[in-house]
Amino acid sequence: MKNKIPPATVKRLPIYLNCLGNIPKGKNRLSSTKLAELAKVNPAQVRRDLSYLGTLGTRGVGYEISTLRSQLRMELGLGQGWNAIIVGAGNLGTALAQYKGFEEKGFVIVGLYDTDEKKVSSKIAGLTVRSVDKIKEDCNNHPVAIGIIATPAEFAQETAMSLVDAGVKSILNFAPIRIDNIGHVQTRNVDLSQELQVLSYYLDRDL
Amino acid sequence: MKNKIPPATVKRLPIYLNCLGNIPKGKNRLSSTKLAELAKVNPAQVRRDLSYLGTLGTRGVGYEISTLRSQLRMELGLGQGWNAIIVGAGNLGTALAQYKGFEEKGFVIVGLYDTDEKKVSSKIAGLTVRSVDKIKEDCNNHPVAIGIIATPAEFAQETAMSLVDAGVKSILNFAPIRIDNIGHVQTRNVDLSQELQVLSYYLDRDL
DNA sequence: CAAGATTTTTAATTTTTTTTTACTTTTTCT
DNA sequence: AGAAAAAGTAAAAAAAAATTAAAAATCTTG
Repeated sequence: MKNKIPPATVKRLPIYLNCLGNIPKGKNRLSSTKLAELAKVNPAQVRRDLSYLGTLGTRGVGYEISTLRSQLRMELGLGQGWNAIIVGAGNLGTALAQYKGFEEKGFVIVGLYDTDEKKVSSKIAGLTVRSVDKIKEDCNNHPVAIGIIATPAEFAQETAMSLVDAGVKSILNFAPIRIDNIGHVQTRNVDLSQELQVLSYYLDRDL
Repeated sequence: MKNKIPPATVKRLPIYLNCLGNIPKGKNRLSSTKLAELAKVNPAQVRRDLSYLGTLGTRGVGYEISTLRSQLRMELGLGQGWNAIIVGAGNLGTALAQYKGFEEKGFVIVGLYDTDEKKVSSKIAGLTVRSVDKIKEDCNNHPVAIGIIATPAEFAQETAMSLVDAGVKSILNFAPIRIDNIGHVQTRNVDLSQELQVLSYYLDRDL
């Protein structure tokens, strides 16, 4: 039953979900046209995209916001509260640990690791920083789905290796170096400068 | 002359560049076949991709590694040098100020601003934090292309306004709230949890 | 209640993008 | 000169994505 959804659609789902968050509480219904407007895409696209998730709308009426939200969350696998650990307790790691967006979307940060002995045992964002040596041990005790890399570039690759070794299911890399999938572990690279590069493209062309 | 390059190709350029880094120093020439092997793609694909950047190879010979490397870097905009300022000197702002990726890609952070009097005048990542009141004045003295918002969500909108007022050409917003284009100022929103959500989709499907 | 308006669903079509194939040109080597 | 190696490129094929349009369901109004 669970058909695969085109990657282009998967990329838009979080956008739709985000748009739903910005709707005033009074409203409880929404048409594809309105959602399209918020998400800045074509209404037909919205309907096509959502129809991949099943029949969630009501013809002649629209989509019920709460249902749509929970369907999107379910489809994105956000219902289950994925565990994540962050490696690197520098500013980026700290910023991520405190980032409200994660918690909101159902990701629970359960650990924060660093190599620096001075940081280990200190408290950041409600978490006690632990030594990176403890990652495997901790993950054995409490399996972790997602490893987030927030280390300097030069340690990213080895961190990825040890995350895989510790048994995480997937990796999100914020370090400015590309990390490819390792075995069966999905890896996604977030390049914070990517959007800047897009801006620069337009700056360069004066658009 | 500057033709647009297909996104699929652009995505492979950093991979090629990366492969070049792994070649022993003795070598100074490389064939598409060899590069294809390293990058794990089809040789014809390599030639097609590289041909978008112009005529960089020599028929019957191959590509000169150093030329290829510098062409790739140029195409990827790694050497352009855009000025940017960051508003918000919290963990995220600090992390961004220190982020090596920006520098590497040719973005120079020239200012860091905050409202907090306790932070103003302190040094972070080699920059002296200044009061947000000074943004306009500073930008008048030294024009700035890009304003980066790293404030809490509730201050993001007003920050955007003052950046526009100060004359920045475009805005990159990291605060977890959507900011639309203001007049002619291009705005781009970065949602740090977006990639995590995509990851979670695939986790859910065990792929 | 019937007619018309609205809105989702879905199949079909069109468009766009990406990849591959096949051919041409250039250079080097024997 | 002839063969081999290699880039460049046009065009075909394939894949992916977006759009259109028609069908079905619901709501509203007279």
